[in-house]
Amino acid sequence: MIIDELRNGFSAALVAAFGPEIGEVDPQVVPASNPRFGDYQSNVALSLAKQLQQKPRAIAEQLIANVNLSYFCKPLEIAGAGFINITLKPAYLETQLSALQTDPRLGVEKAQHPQREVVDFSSPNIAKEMHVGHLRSTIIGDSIARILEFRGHDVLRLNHVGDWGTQFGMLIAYLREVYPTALTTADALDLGDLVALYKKAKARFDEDEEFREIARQEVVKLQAGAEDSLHGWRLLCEQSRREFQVIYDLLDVQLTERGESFYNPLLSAVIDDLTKQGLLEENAGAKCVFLEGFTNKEGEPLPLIVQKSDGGYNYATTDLAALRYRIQEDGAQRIVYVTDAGQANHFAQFFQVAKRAGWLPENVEIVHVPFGLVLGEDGKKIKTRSGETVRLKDLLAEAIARTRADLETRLTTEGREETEEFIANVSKVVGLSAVKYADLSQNRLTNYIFSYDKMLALQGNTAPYLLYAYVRVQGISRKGKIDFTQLGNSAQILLKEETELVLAKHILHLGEIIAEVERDLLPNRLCQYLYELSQKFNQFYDQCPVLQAEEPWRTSRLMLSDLTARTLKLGLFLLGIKVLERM
RNA sequence: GGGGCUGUAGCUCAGAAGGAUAGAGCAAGCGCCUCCUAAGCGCUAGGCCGCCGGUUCGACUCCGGCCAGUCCCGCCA
Repeated sequence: MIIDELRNGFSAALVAAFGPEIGEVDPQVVPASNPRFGDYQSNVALSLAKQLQQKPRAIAEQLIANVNLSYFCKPLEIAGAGFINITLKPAYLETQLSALQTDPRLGVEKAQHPQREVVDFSSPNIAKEMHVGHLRSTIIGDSIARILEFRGHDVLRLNHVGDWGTQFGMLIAYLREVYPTALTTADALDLGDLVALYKKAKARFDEDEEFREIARQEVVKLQAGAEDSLHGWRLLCEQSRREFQVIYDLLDVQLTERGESFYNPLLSAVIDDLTKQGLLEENAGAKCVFLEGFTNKEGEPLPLIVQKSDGGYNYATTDLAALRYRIQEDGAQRIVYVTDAGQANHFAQFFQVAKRAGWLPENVEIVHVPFGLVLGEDGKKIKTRSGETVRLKDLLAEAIARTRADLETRLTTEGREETEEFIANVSKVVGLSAVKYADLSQNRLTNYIFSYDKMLALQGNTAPYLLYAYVRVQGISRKGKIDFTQLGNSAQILLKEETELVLAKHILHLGEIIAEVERDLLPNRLCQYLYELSQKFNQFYDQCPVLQAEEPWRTSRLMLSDLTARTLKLGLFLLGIKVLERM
C-alpha cells in the first residue's frame, strides 16, 4: 500500500537524521486532513520536539533532507507548526491505476498472517420467526465475514441458533397437551401458529406451577435423549430451518448451523473443569463462579451461574462449552460475536470466566462486536401498527414493494417500457440493498432509526445512489458499445482534470480502508468510502465527457470509469450487496 | 446502587489508536439538461462537538467528575 511505502520512507529518514533509537517511533503518516495539504501528511516532527530539544520545523527540515521518496512524491512541504505535507506525482498515480487494470483484487492485499476466524452471527431461535432483532446481526455479521474472507482468512460462519433449553421443554409439553400431532407429523402446523402456541405455552409456564414442573421434566427427557421428545424436537427444528433458509437465500447469506444443542454433550465437562480449577462455588443450590469487578446492589460479587439449582445448564454454560470447542476443535484464533449491545455484560462475564479457567491461549482473541437497537421513526423500539414485533420476512417484502412502487412511478413519468422480469429484479435488488446499506452505513454502536423513505431515497448516502453510479458506467459502455476488458494493454491512464485526479486518488485508497475495517470491524467505514467514490465519480462524469472525448483521453476516461465501477462492485460485494446493469 | 453504550448543524448521521479553519446527506433558498439515464452536478445558509476540570506544544478524540437518554444486572438468551 502507498501509505506503507511512505511510512517506510519516513522511518528510514528518521534513522538517517536522528539515529536508530528515533527510528523506532511511529512516523505518523496519515491521509491528509484536508485536500489542500496534499495527499498524506506526517506529524512526527511535532511530537519529537521535546525529545530532540529542537523546534518542530527544524526537525521537519532535517527529515525532509533525508527522505528519499522523490520517485513518487512531489517535493515535500513543511507547513504550519511543523506538518510535512506529501503530494503524490500524477505519473505515479497513473502507473498505479494502470496496474489495477489487471488486478481482480484492486490493490487489496491479502493478510500477511491468515488466521482461522469464527464469526458467530444471526442466531435466531427455533420455533420462532426471524424478526427485526435478527436483522442487524445477520447483515453486519455477513459483511464482516465477507471482508475477513476476502483478506484471505479461513472463516467459519456459525449460526448459533437457539434450539435447546427451557423454552423447548415448555413448547413440547404444551404441544403434547393441545396438539400432539405437531410432535409426530412434519409441518402439522405452520410456523405462525407454532409461534402463537409458543406464546401461550410461555404464558402458561409463567402462571401454572404444575405446568412448569411438567415442562422441566420435558427438558430433562430431551437432554437425556428420550426418542419421542427428540423426534418432536427434530420436526420443529427442521421446519424452522427451512423458514430461516428462505430469508438467508433472499439476503444471500451463507451460514453453518451449529445450534446450542450441539454443545449439550460437552456441558458437564465445563462444570467438571471449573470444579477442578477451584473456581466453582455453590450458592442457593446453584453452581456458580463469582466474578471480579461485577457487583450487585449490595456491593457483593455477582455470580455467573453455570448450573441451575434444578441441575439444568443455561446459556452461560453453553457459551463456555462453545468457546472451548471452537478453540480446541475448530482451531479458532479469533472468535467474533455479533450480537446486540445489551449482551455486553454477559460477554464480559463469560469471557472473564474463560480467562480465569485458563481456556484462552495467548494467541486466541475473543471479541464481542456489539450493535445498537433498530428503532422506529418515532425513536422507539420498532413495532407494527398493532404493536407486534416486525417479522423480518414482512420487513424485506415491504422494502421490495416500496421500491417497486417508486420504480413504476418513474417508468410512467419517463415514458419507459420495461419487462416484468426487469421490474421484479430491480425492485428486489434495490429494496434489499437499501435495507442492508442503511444498516451497514451507520456506525453499529449507535441505535438506528429505520426509515424506508430514507433508505430508498435516490440521493444521499443510500444504496440507490451508489447503485446508480455503477449503472452510469454501464450506461457508457452500452452507449459506446465498449467492452471494458478489451481496452488494450498499451492503453494509458492520463490524469489531467481535477476531477480525474481526485477520483483516481480515491480509487487507490481501497486497500487502506479494507485494512481499517478488518481491524475495527466497522463496515460503515467501507460504506463511507463507497459513497465518496460515487460522489467523486459523479463529479467526474459531470465535468469530463467520456465517449465524446478525443483520444487518448477517451480511452483513459473509459479505464477510469471501469475502475470506478469495479471498485464499487467489489466494495458492495463485501457488504453483501449486488449491482445492477440498468435500473 | 453498579455496569455498558450514546450525547456533534432544525432532522438523520460521519469523524475518535490526539494534529492545521469540525464534515456529509435530508429539509430550506438559488443556479445548471441541443451533450454518456438530471435517480445527477454546483452555490448559499446553518455548530459553546452535553457541562466542568485535568493531561499535552496541540483535545470533538485521552483521563476524572457531573448532567441527560437508553440497555443490562443470580438460576431466559
